[in-house]
Amino acid sequence: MASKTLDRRESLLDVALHLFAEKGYHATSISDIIESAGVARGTFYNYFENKRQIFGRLLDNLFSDVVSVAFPIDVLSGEGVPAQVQRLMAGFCRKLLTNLPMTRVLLEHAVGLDDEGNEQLKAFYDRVYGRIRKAISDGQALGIVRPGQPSVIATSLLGMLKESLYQQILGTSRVTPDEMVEEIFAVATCGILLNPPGEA
Amino acid sequence: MASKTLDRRESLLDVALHLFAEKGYHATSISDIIESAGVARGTFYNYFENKRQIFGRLLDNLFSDVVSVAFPIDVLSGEGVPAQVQRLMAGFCRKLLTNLPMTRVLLEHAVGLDDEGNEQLKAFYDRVYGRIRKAISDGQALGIVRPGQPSVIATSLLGMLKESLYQQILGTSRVTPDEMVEEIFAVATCGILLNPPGEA
Amino acid sequence: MASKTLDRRESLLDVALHLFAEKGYHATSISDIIESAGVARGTFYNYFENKRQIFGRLLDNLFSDVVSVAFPIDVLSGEGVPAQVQRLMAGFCRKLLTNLPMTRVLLEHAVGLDDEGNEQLKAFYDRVYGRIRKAISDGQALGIVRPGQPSVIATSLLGMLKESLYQQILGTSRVTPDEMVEEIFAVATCGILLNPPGEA
Amino acid sequence: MASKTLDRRESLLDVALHLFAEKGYHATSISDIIESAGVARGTFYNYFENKRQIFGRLLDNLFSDVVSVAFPIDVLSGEGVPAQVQRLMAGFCRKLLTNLPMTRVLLEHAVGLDDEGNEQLKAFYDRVYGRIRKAISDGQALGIVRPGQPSVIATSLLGMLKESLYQQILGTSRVTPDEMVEEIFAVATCGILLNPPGEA
DNA sequence: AATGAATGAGGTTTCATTCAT
DNA sequence: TATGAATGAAACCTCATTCAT
Repeated sequence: MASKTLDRRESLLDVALHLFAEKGYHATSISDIIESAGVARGTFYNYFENKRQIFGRLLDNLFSDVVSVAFPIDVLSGEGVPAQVQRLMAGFCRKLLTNLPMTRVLLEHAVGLDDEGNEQLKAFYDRVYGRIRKAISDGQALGIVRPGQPSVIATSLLGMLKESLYQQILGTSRVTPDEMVEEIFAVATCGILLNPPGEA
Repeated sequence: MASKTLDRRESLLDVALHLFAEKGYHATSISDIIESAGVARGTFYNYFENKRQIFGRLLDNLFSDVVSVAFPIDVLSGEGVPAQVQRLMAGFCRKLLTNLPMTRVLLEHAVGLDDEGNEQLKAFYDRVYGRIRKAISDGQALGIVRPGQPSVIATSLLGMLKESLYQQILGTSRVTPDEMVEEIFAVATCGILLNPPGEA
Repeated sequence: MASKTLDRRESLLDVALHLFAEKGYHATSISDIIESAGVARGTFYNYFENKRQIFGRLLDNLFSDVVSVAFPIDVLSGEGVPAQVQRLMAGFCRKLLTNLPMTRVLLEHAVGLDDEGNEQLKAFYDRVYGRIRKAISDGQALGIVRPGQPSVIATSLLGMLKESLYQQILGTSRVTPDEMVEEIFAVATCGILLNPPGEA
Repeated sequence: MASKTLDRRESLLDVALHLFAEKGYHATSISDIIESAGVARGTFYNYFENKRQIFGRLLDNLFSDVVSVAFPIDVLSGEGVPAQVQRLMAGFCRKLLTNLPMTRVLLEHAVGLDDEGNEQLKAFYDRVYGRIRKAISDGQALGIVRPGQPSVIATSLLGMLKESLYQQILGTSRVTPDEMVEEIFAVATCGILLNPPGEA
């Protein structure tokens, strides 16, 4: 019974994910959700207070899900820090490219939805950026990463990834995840110039 | 007389820009727009067919406006290609950071609005990416830019900028445009590693 | 429960009949309907897709209702065919004159409403005329009815009835249904001339 | 100049006739009319007070136009009264079948429009029926027409014609005007029975 | 007389949410 | 818990009419 209840909630969230991803928040009606879920109208309101709430909960789930692929960089590991970072980025990309509804909700439909949604996004990015900045600071301390404002470096890195994913959603770009990550990583590590102004 | 008419349309577009930026497309009603513009309901429909259309027109204007700050890179100029690129990026950032409503509409509210909006965005990004890719290819031919898929490099570059601007909108980051561009440019040109893997 | 639901739909149709009859299709607003029915706005749209649809459904009902008074002429009956026909005509007239809203909708407000309405009317009249023509053909075969195009004869017969009803609606004429039918029947059967050109 | 003004008014009435005939009163907008007439919006209101008025004026014109084909029956003429009546009916039918927009407005769109329109129609029919009733009374006095209520006989006669015309508009019937009139006249004069009950 | 931009009342329809069963 | 009929605020859009030029 408890599990049945759980199933209902999960089922509604799952259905909502796909609908929101496909049509966006506003174009998705409660009717769409309950029809897809095979549930009565009133039942929906037994599990969620309102339409906005199920979107919020869904977003929370997606955030957790994305963050869950992260792993701590181990400086002492034989793999090498850059390789670990590349593996991390590849993990995110694989996650998001194999779960496109998730990606569409995160990159398209959660953006600018309302103040509450912006807060949620901000909180999420704060967490993510906190980790990245920490990694960069550590890298700088270890002499691996060039000096510079960690926050801007972090934004640059994440921006590369997000934009690549977004262009894939828009259908502009068609690259395999691994190709994508490899190239991005190359730009991120070495930059785009053949002969950088240099420290000579 | 002609100018009065022009003013009405412009005035509606201007008012719409600010409202859409502030509240988003869906939360902005025709009533909001006509109240802010001090215009009767019917007048709105003399200038635009419906709410969706004014948003589309507005988007077109913003696209033109953004693109208008671009200038062609002159390889023969004494300024040097990288410096010109940095100037270009700075131009975009200044444009967008001094016109935040525009930025919010472009980065928040036009994203994932509907299929038509996505097409519009795609067309815009196709143009932008075309130019950037061309610049990168040229740079590679000139031996300035490292080899690599121009499209991914282009995406990375634009992604850095867009994400930086977006984080400023979210209020996560507070950096001056020039600082921002300088750091981004550093990452873009040299990468983030102190000692890149090298070309050995 | 089922009956309650049924009641709502019926109630809306009933209220709509009277309003449409009184004011016509265009002058009757949804607000008029729901106020008269004592129902919320949304409730209307639970039962009908839009204003045009309830009118269409109403028309269907009226058609069935009118047609339901028809009965097949029995040639072998002792009553005699002409008497049966007169009884049939009297049935229609009584139906329509004791249900004036129905008559007004059929003869005033469904006429020329739009293409869809014209199709509906045409289909109705096709059915009705089919029956009348059949009766006339049969009558001709039996040697009761004079030769002549059944379709024109049918039109003449129905036209007499319709115009009489319509003039009653307009308030031009005040005759009892039975008087009316008797006179019409006389004209229909014998014509208006005292000494017809004749078969002498 | 006076003639130009006249032309404008005529032109608007003419355009309105065709539009009202095609689409009906409500589906025809002032925009439709002024576009078709090639006239500015304000100009329309220089010639007519409002939309309802132009329809009323148009209706008046149509009434006059229809009535104008009537001619007085001459009892002393060598042609014979029945022949004259048939010629009268044929005149009406030809008029209406060669001017279908007129017919559609009269039979479809003026019907049940509003109270004012009904009054106008009633007044028109009162005039028409007055003449027909007079003719019938005269015919009865002359021993040509069978006894019976002139009003019902008149209604029957006009009903036959109107319904025939209406079915032609609906597209149900395809007969030439002369065929039509001949058959109707036959029914009207002799009735539909081969052996009328007789006066025994 | 001619113009056409401006008006705003009024209509239709949608859809998130409630609540009695 | 599950149901789904009922609700009504709120949105969009139309179009006859006005009036300053």
